[in-house]
Amino acid sequence: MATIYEVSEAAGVSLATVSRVMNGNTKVSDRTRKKVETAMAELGYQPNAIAQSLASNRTNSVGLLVSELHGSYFGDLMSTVEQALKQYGKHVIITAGHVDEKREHDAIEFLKSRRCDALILHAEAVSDEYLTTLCKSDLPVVVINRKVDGLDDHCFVVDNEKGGYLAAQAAIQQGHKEIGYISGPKFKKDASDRLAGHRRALTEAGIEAKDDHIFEGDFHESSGQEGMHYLKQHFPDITALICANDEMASGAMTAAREAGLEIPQHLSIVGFDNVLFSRYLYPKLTTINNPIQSLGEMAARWVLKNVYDTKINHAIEHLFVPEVVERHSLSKR
Amino acid sequence: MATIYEVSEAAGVSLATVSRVMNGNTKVSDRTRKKVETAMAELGYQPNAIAQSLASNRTNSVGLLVSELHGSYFGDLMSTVEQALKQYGKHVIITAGHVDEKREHDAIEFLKSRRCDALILHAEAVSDEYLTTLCKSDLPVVVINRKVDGLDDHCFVVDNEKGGYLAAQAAIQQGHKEIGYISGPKFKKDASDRLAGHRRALTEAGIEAKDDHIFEGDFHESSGQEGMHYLKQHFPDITALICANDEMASGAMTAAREAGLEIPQHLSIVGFDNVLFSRYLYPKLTTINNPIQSLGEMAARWVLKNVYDTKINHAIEHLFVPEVVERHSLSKR
DNA sequence: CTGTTAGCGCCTTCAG
DNA sequence: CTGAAGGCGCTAACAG
Repeated sequence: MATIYEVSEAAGVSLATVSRVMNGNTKVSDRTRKKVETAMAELGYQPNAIAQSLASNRTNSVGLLVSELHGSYFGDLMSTVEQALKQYGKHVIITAGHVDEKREHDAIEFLKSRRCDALILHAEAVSDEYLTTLCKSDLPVVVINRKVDGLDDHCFVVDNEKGGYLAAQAAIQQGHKEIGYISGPKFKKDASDRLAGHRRALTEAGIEAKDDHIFEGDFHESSGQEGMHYLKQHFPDITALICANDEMASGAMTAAREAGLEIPQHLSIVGFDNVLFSRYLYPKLTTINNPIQSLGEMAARWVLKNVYDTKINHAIEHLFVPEVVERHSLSKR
Repeated sequence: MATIYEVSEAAGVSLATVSRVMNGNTKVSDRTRKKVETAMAELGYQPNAIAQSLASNRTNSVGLLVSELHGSYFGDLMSTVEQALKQYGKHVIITAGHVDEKREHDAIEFLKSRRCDALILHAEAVSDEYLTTLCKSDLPVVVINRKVDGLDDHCFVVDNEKGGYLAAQAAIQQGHKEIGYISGPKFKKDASDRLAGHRRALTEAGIEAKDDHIFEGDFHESSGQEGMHYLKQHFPDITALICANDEMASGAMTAAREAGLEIPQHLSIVGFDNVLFSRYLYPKLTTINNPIQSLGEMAARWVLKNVYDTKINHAIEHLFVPEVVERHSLSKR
């Protein structure tokens, strides 16, 4: 690995000059620039990013914390953030927190230790206080899909309550009155918000929101199956089932079919998130669009603008409103 | 951000001693260790990984190149590799090459510039020569899902030819004789290997492998639909359709259903990869397991063993054999 | 426009 | 067991 020093020798200039042609901030005469460039090419020189970072206190990389590295939801998020930043020569360092307080904490500390220029966090397990402290430090931090009081400027969220409302409203508009609901873990903010919206829609429509029509799942496919079994057994009158995410909706569809129910003829199903595979399902899943990509893009823009002083002429929005994606799993009662 | 120097002052010891308690290589008396540790705690000291890397010439991070950051295939790969390495305190730096020669090349250069201790590459677009040169350099490199002549020790591959063979064989065993095939882009090695296996199975079974029963797709869902349309229109006698990956199988299923064909009653379909969503499809997709997770885990182990001298008592395998995953989209003719 | 000179924060011999 | 000192490869004033 050639170093900057060897390049300077080969080019017959000082080490600082080489640095200058690399960074292009300062003016360098064309002749010396040429000399340096050919020297670099001959040696196959490649700057050592580590050393650059140490000296400049700038790593040109932003840390991204997600819950998992797999799954379409996070895949879309990572992909969007990476694309947005790469355009400006910035890189992403991705870590997974696995929705575990310690692991999320460790992951964030790791990103800090790597001296990322900024952090984009999809943190689910870590406390509000921790996030608040973090945001107050010198390190620029933004939070995705979680609203922390007092940190509004750093949070990018979707209106989950509204999403829950829209899903229920869609079912109600199709004439459904007996509506089941499979929620996510209630301690999760997004899960409880979606459920709150669901309840509000029912109430506004004059439908009693029965607690026992609500099954608490865990956002995984299997709990969708469990929820379906439970609800069908106890409340066979249910004509529409709303699931707090697409994975559970998929599980519910499978369970329903196994129980001999046709979708949507016998039972309508609505999901949430609109992940990629929701249109692979049969019938194609009617769901609520969760604009995670927009969140990711916004977060990336925020960083570009506030950390890297990139001129971006898009406004930065913090609240995103979900929409109904009409497909084939919801029909008239 | 406290530095090691401040810690040494607070603890009343030398800077070298602090370094020693951090790394734990050398013996340090219990008393001084305690002093240092409390000093570190009080200052909230966090080592600067960048500086550590520069000084030690070791980053404790391995670079991972994938084609995309989204999609279940790469999600599974990233996830597995990360888990395997994290167990030993190593980190992953992920980059995406987007199946584009320049972008893959840039991504690899980026990983090199970040001074990763090793590289795990799922490189599709870059040339064999480039990979060979890379492997010959000091930087440890392994290649996933691609066999490069002369680099066998660095390659972790699945026997795609065998997989293609198995898929065809499965259909043949169910009595199918008119078999359509939607391949991946033929310039891709894995795609052509799968097709070669397909042909061999047909030949061995005494079935003529008709070229016009083969539609060249691009591994995306939409080309599965196109392929289905094409084959159905020109060869309505086909009773089984084999697709070179699950995405295209999904597209084919949709198209088949829109054309009024029931699966598997009217048409059997077999996929390849066994990605997560293949069991979400309806009917659940019969497919060929592509042990990408095993590849990832093996690659990670190779790195742990050869780069980090971790004692791992599993043998390291380089060739993985796919298997048929029987589900519900293939039935007797 | 270019060279000189301090560091960036840490690891690692080498003495003691 | 501990301290002193040099250096990892590069950037960023400061002179010239």
